Amino acid sequence: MNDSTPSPDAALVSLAVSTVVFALRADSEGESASLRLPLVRRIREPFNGRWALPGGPIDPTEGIERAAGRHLFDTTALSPTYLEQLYAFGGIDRSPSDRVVSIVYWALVRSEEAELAAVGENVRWFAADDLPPLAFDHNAIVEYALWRLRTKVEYSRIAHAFLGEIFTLTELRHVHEAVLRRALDPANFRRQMESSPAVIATGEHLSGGRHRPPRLYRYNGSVELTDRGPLSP
Amino acid sequence: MNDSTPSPDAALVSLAVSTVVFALRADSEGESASLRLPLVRRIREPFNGRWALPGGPIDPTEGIERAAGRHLFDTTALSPTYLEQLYAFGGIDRSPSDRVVSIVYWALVRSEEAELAAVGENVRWFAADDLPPLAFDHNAIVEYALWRLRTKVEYSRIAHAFLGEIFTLTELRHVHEAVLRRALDPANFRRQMESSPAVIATGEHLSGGRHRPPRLYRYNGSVELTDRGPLSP
DNA sequence: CGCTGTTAGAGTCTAAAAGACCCTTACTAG
DNA sequence: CTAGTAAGGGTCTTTTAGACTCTAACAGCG
Repeated sequence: MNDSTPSPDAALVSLAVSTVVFALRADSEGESASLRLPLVRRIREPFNGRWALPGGPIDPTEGIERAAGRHLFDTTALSPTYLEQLYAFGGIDRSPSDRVVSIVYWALVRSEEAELAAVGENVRWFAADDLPPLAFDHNAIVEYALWRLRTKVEYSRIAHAFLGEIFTLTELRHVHEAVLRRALDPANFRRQMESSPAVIATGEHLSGGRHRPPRLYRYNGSVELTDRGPLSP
Repeated sequence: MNDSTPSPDAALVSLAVSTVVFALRADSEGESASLRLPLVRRIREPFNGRWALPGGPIDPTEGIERAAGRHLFDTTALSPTYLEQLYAFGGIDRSPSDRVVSIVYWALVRSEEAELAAVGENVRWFAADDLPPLAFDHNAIVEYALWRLRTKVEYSRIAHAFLGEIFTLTELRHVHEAVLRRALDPANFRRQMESSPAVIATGEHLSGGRHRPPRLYRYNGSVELTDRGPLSP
């Protein structure tokens, strides 16, 4: 009747985690970057051979967020800079065979990090808005994760998770533009960022460029990232 | 390595649902309404005797949202007008005995509905911001649900879930005021609501009051409720 | 009947924010 | 030195939130 009432049927519902990982990667030859995500090819039924989100079962000795990170690292060698719970999917007909409840996370990785990701026969990157038919309900899950990313980038400071510690405002703007798929006015973007306490000018400049050297910024670690869930530090 | 990979350990992690239910109830004698929620007294270890959120295990034949609604109805006889997933809690030390992952929902019920709720020795209503120490991590869960409600009432149309089909703008404003715990300017509130497509004047007036008869409004069912999760209609 | 108290609801003014657009600055490449 | 280009400062307009004011429409009461 309440939490922690183990029932004999519990074993009939299996519990898994999956992660939607976004990275910003330059289109081949094209200038602008676009959102890409790594998928894993399934090597067993159901959906044998189809691409799916990285994930797997939860170990009884680890928290679910750790489980998501572990499966992600095991299959793709990625360790994201941002990881947040997305949703728990528990429809009865998600899987044609057994009953699976999936707790899905979404994550952001830096571009350099994404380069290092294991890629092979069974792991590949896909453009986030042009996916093949995936296993289970994973297409819908990616859609929802995309919606969350696009909504959240407008009011939260998550965009910096795509970048390194230090960045220019133009780089940050390019991240926003790639996520939102529209151009932003450089002057207004600058004004907004500088009025926010989340972004701090380091005082340094980036030298070596072809043009006027831009200021370098870093994120203010003491600014709370709203809505990281109830368990945030 | 992926979804639906049943492992022998799966049975060691049990899966449950719980629900944070909010209703708006008038304080005894006091004028203003306040947020209240029903809790259930635990009748077994761990936390025997403590109050906890209504919930229970997931039946393999039902979806998780249905499971939440079913447990809620079984213990409190409530059927909410609004039900949305809140978060999945899966820390390893949530329960001192076994390992439980809880998928928690939050719900809103109308005041009349709340009156009908089963109340007894083991089911009681508590003021949402003045709770006793609850079982498990349920205090933190309620805190998070309160935060979500207060955040969401500002940009979504969920407030009407506390009211009936037809309501006056003053009633709707009282709901917002109770949730946000601050007074709102009647004129500005009216302007905001009338500029939004979510609220529609019926043309009718509420007669029989002591003063100028207020207009009656209803919610526009065709307006999407944003962020009801990926599985919304 | 008209006065009064009270709530409904319209209107005004200001401050803050978002967006469109322009202009100056500072570098590199030739 | 000049041209090209991105950085970054500024202005103007539109939109929006909020504080505040004023009129409308009832019931109850003398």
